[in-house]
Amino acid sequence: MDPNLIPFFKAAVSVDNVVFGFDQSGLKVLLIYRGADPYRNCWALPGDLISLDSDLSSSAEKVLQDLTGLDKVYMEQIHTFGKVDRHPFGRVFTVAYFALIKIEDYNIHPSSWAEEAAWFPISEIPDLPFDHNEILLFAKDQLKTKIRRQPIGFELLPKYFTLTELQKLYESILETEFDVRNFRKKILSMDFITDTGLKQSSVTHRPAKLFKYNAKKYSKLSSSDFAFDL
Amino acid sequence: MDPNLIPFFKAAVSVDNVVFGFDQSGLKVLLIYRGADPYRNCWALPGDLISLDSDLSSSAEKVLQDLTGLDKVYMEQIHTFGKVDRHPFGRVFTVAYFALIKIEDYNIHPSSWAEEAAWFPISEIPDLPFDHNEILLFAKDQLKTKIRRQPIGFELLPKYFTLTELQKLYESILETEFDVRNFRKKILSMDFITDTGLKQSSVTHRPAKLFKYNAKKYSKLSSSDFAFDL
DNA sequence: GAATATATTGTAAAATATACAATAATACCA
DNA sequence: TGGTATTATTGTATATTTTACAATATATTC
Repeated sequence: MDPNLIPFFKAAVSVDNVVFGFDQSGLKVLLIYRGADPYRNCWALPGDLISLDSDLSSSAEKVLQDLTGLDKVYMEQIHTFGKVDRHPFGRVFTVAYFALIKIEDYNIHPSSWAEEAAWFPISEIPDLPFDHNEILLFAKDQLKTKIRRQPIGFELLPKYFTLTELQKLYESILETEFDVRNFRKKILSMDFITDTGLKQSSVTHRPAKLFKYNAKKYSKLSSSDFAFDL
Repeated sequence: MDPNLIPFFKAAVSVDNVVFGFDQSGLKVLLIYRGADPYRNCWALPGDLISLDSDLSSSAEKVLQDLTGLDKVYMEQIHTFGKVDRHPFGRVFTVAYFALIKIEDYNIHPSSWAEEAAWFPISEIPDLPFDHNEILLFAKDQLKTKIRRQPIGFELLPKYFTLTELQKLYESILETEFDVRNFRKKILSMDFITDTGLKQSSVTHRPAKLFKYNAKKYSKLSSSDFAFDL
């Protein structure tokens, strides 16, 4: 099909990914050190212009894969940002995604023009180029809203996890604290997790039971008929 | 700034609006009859390609204004759709918005290449061109999710409304029914609406009290610290 | 085996949600 | 004018959920 059938203004389109990770020290965001203009030598969200031969969602995965080596991660579209002057080189619309990954399961391999990649604690994010700070704020808010309604937090935890880890995860994202007993009662009363019978090892105190997430049951639900409601 | 500094693929970008309205017969969506290719002579969502001289959100307002005459309506971005072949004339990314309007307050004036504009009951939407049916589905789901958490339903009602109207609105959007007494208790226990002291007139039965929405209190809240929770 | 460190568990009270039906206010009509 | 039709308004008892709160258990280390 002749692309010139659209006699109209055209713009570049990019994808920016807000990749969240979690470990004992709390919630983290993955940034890359830019080795390309504009904003060369700055930490920024892993994002790039996209080509026109794949669907938007595939492009998002490809951008993340190219810059960080991350593959097959949980991704969700957040919002599209399109201020006229958000990119110094011209009109670029950017579609923001958030991604949730299990830090332990992946090795980050910065490549393409990403010179480095590093996890930054959510509370220590530097000034970022473009409108990336705004995008990050949006992503945090979205994650906060979403995690209260849908069981997506498990994407941030290892396959087997303790209830304490799960609680800390919710507490860092929601920026609040829960009572240990009430949290456990509530989580267990939903059907989301199962006791594996296994226990933590190599800890210097009473080992905790290991749980896993029951993924299967919760596919195919429309977002509006969910009520995780933590 | 020289736009050629971006040596990259470019695409057209459009906006598609899912405009919701509500009256005694239920929830409705505004469609226009296309007087331009592609899909000339079809009912479709009011959407159009955008130019590069305004911010994305302004473009969304402008598209709606140009096609329907609607101005200053509540709009919110939903999602961006970017399948390779979603537009027969080439690569077009479309950013979908939903809009909520008070049907009575506006006259729709189809213009530009929109030959007609009409309200379609949500349950009687025809087959739409492009990926508009998918967009509409997305919008319905988003509205459903959102209205349970944030007091946006009032954008669909006249300035003064009865509790029965409010209940019908929630029932149509959420596709459920509420007990009259419990619904009223719950709504009134939140601080969202005030009894104006006025009553319905010209009805052939006991006139209902008229309420209005307390808009001011609920600005500036981040979406994550809301709990409307109907 | 004592000290240290974290994991695990139950119960009572308060708040919220649910189920359910009788009475009130207006217009219309005989 | 009184009866009928139609929708609006309101309360209470019960079930469920949420909250507040602390003692005991299980492992390691010294």
